[in-house]
Amino acid sequence: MNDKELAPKVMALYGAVIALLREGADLNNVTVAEIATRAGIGKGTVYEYFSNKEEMIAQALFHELKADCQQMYGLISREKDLYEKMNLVLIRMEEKMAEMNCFVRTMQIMLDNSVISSRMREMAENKKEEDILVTDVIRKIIDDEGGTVEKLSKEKRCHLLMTIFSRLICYVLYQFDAKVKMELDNETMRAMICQDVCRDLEAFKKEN
Amino acid sequence: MNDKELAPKVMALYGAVIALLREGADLNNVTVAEIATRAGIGKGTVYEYFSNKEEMIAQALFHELKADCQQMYGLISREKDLYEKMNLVLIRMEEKMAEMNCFVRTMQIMLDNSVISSRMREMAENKKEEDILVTDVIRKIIDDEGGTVEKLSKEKRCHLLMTIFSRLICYVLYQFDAKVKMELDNETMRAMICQDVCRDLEAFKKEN
Amino acid sequence: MNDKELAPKVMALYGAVIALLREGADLNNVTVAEIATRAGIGKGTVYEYFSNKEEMIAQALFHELKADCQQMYGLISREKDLYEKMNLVLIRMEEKMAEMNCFVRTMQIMLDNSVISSRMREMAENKKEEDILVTDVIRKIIDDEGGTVEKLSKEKRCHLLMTIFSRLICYVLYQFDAKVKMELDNETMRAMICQDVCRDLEAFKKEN
Amino acid sequence: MNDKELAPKVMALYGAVIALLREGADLNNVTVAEIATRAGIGKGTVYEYFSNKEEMIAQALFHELKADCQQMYGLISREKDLYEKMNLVLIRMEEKMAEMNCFVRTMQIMLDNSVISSRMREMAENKKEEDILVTDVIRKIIDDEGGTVEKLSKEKRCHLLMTIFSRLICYVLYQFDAKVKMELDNETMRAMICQDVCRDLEAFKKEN
DNA sequence: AATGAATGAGATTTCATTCAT
DNA sequence: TATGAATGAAATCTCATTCAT
Repeated sequence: MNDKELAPKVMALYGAVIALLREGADLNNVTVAEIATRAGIGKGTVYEYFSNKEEMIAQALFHELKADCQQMYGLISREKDLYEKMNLVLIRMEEKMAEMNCFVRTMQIMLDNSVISSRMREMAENKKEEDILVTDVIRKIIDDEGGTVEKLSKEKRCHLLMTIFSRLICYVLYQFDAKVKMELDNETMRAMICQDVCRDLEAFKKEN
Repeated sequence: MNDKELAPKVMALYGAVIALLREGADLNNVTVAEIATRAGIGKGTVYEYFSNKEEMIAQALFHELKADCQQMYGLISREKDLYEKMNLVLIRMEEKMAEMNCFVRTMQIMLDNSVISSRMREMAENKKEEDILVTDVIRKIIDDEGGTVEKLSKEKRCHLLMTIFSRLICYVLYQFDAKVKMELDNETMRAMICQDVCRDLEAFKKEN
Repeated sequence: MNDKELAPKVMALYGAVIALLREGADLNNVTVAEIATRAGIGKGTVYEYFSNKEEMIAQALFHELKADCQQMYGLISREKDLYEKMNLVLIRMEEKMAEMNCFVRTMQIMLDNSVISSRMREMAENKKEEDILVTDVIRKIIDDEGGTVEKLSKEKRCHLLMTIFSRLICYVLYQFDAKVKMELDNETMRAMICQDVCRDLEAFKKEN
Repeated sequence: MNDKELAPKVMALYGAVIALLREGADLNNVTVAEIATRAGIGKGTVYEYFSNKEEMIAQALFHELKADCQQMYGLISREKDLYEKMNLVLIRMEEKMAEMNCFVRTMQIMLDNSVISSRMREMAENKKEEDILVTDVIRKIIDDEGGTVEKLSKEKRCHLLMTIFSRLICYVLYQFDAKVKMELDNETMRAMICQDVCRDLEAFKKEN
């Protein structure tokens, strides 16, 4: 979309950061030289576009996160019911995680205390209305259910959002836990979580 | 317990790491000099006890995580029912988080890709039987319920464990989300989550 | 020659190392900071051109050794007979030693067991055909004699080479021995050694 | 002899230094801890007997050098003629070198510019009359020849001493030169050098 | 006399950032 | 605009030496 507005060098830098992330690099210890070389540009050029290293990495991650979420947001509408919508999200998360992708790593990074994460949180708080992040995706899933959900109190809607978010995190944890993965395969786990979310929603509707 | 076995300088170092963590320092970028000074010992002394900086930090965090979990483990037994047990855990987590404590930050750090986190995960996998970590606490809560829960299949028990774990994470996320906190106070949120867990458990029992 | 191919910073570093050597510095204990400052460049710049301190010093010494030997190699041809050739070599060695130069110090360093010396020996073994080192100079002196020398067996030629080499070392030892120097002046000692070498060569020819 | 006067801890330290030397350690970079551990004593104890590390190493080397030379000095008298005397020296040197011994390594170290070597040279200059070093061994060999040699001028005697010394060094160089060793075996090389020395002496006698 | 825990000065090396080209 | 050579601040880590026991 607005990627066209991005200078080609900036695009190259974002690409390099994401590539390194996927390869499992520790972004807190990656060097500007490494990123610039990977992007095929000079080290000095980085400073034509960003004020410092952390700003560049944070922006690269934020950009990718937005793109990931936006894409998922678009795909959700096509699925017919809640179960399928959740299933789609989980499958995509799984794919992303398989390639060590940003959706997950970004969440991890947002939680730590580095300069990068501080900057990311700041950007998330000041994001533009049209930028789509993780909670927007969940919110859409909920809203798509329509009906009684819309009548929920603000509090309840908040709780519902976080509950579903925690189901997603549960799936992330599952992906990272080698021991558990031996006992439950991806599909089974996904089915369990989708059912959980359906039950969550039903419970909220009933409560009302 | 076995803290008495720790050399005083090691204790001082652990204390310094935890103190810095609580103050919100970025452990990936804290210096040995900073930690040593804080511990009131010489820089060189660090290397009398640890092979390198990362090893020291990882051990400090692991030590604290074990202590936190052990304490919670002990307190759980006193509570009369599932709701109260969960409530206790949430309240303690809240306290810990208020002081930016290890229970939470440690979890965050364990998720990233730094040398520290690699080492921590390694230690978690090789932990002694008697060392108590987060999942041991949850497991205790489940086991305390007794009755039908014990009859659950291995798969189900796995799912149940992860479900409750994700409820905890939900509470963590809530604590970090300024916007949501304005709409739901701690107590309300805690009550919601405890009820959620009770419902989770009931659902699992019924399914059987 | 190929000095023009050397980056100016590398030249400056080589110069600094040699200067320090001439001043009698202990190269095993000289610091990077000292060398860099002397070369008039930043400490960090050293690592743009060399992987570590030892590599830099070893290369500086090797470069100087080659240059010294090459120069001597060229001058030898102009001298009319064996005596004069040897005399030239001794005089130059003396000059070099007077300024604590590389020719001598390098030999010393090559004999010890430091990282620098290991690296130097490695370079000497893998030297290019056109690079001229100490034995090449001696070999030239021998070859210039022509005649019967060429008919010597491989063994004999080997022995001859080492014999002359040991005469050179004898002169080095003399230079370092304050007591002996009081009794024999440079010129006398040089004359003695030149005659020794002439006699050595005659003996070898006769033996044949 | 006067080894009995040495404190047992000092003996242990000397032994440790020599052992490390034989194993090919770079004495300029060996640590006090390494030496003390090897000697089976505490690090601090070193400073009860020596003012600093370099002093300890220099004294250890000097002590060993004296012992080696003394022993050789004693053995020389038993050999019947010049050739055999020289042969004995060469054989012993070879043995010592085979075990990477001090006689050789010490000479190397004496030539470099470290604190250790400075101290060693100092000790050599101020040695007691009865201490026997390398040149004393050579001097004995010369003196044993008796006759005309004693009539040589001081200058000539000096030159003769250094000539023979350089023959020894020639043998050292030979031992270190893998390429040459493939063409000449130890025995052949030794025979050559002994003959050389005999011829040297004859030449000096004749000159007179 | 003997020790080894503790130290801090100082070494090597890295790397974000600048700036002349 | 783009560059990468140059830099020096700052980091980790080593180790000779001290000193309380």
